[in-house]
Amino acid sequence: MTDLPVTDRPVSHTHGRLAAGYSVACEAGRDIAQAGDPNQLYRLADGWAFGAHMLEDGRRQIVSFLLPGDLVNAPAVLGCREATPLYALTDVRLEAEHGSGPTDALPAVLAQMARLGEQVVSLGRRTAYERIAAFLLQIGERLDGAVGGAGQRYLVPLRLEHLADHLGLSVVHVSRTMRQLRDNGLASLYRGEMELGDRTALARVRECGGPKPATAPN
Amino acid sequence: MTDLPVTDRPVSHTHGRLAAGYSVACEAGRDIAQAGDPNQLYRLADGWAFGAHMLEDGRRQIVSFLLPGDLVNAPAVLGCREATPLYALTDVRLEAEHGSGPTDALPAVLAQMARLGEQVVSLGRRTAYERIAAFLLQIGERLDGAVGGAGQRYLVPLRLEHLADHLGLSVVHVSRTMRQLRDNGLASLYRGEMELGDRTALARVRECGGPKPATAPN
DNA sequence: CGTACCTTTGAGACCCGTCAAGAGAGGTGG
DNA sequence: CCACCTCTCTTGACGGGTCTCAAAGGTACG
Repeated sequence: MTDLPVTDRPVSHTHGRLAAGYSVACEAGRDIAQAGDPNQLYRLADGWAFGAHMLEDGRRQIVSFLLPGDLVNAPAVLGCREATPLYALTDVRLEAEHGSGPTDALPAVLAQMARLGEQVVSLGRRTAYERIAAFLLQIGERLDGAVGGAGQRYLVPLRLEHLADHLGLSVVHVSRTMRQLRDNGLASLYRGEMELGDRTALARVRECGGPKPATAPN
Repeated sequence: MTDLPVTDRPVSHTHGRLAAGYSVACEAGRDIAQAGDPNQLYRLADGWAFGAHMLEDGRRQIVSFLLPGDLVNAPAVLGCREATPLYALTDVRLEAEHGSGPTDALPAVLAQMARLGEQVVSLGRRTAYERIAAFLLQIGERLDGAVGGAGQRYLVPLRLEHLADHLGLSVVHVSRTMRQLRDNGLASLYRGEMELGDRTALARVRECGGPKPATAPN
């Protein structure tokens, strides 16, 4: 959970500067491009990314995930500073947003801030079971928003390690807790594929707390 | 930690609408005023406030504190939505920021976002000892920023309960951990007065983790 | 079919939460 | 001025959620 696997390659700027139009960044090199022009907005046209903060002893906290369609701008979209680089989770393609000023980013910034607030609530006051339920539900909603209509199965290129580092848990405990969610028929995540069960039940777990003991209260 | 003591009175709007210029809000009633005009910015001229999110079973998470001089705008300054009301910690005075649009708030919004990111790191990956060190240091820095120069003693109208609900801990454990910080000569907080010791040492605790056992590693 | 990586499971330990009781500080009224 | 009350902080004992260490089971890939 502490070292970056080969698949977590920082977004590259070695493919050349981001030209107006688009740019591809698959692997290597952290996304200096947007740090280079903080006033320019980019859109994550394809792929997933995340911003992470490392403590000196190796602990890692994933502050936020960026999904396809999200606006990307280091200072604006992460709870970020120099210490929070942006990593590509999959191959990634960025497109510049033409003729946009700081103001145009405001809605995206506020949305991101709301998510950070929710994450603070999760990390501060929710159990592992509730955190994972809340997170998977959020991912589902964000993915739905990109297409419209609520789906049931999604492609989610996240490994347990990412959930752990995002939710302040250990990989082992994420595994155990995901098993409970699965046993309760609420959600599963296996090899890049997420499946959501009863949304209402998931939301209830998020807001009221869920029965930790497996298969619901006897 | 779960019910709001009498001193945590939601910011009032019963003293009349916020007129251009200023408005006073001491107690009672949550700050509807700013929700009423989301495009208007206000400045916390005097007093402390905080935004908190409640879970249905009573758990409370204080998302952010607002210090004198901070800009106040419900959607912009908190990781906030309908579920995150703003409470006055002390008597509070708000002043409208004249002739300001959404753009003028952007720097404050970004600063707030950076703080949320730091809080996520604390809640997700830092121990109680580290969290409290990081938090007290942050408060000191924000208070310094308002005057300039680093002080040593500050007036901080926070009780352990507020630290606990902000840092995702129990009041009891905050008490125990503050004792360790005090024993190590790093920081103390007693009846509205905060004292900070060696900032460098505090920052080291925040970044590298501190010796949990009292009085440093033997 | 062997290697590498991820996930799962078990056992034991630790950090932190809960319950409970006691100690100080302020405020109020007699 | 002191008894009494309330609120907050403190301290101890105990339990539980989560972490760490360790090893085994799957799955992909060469």
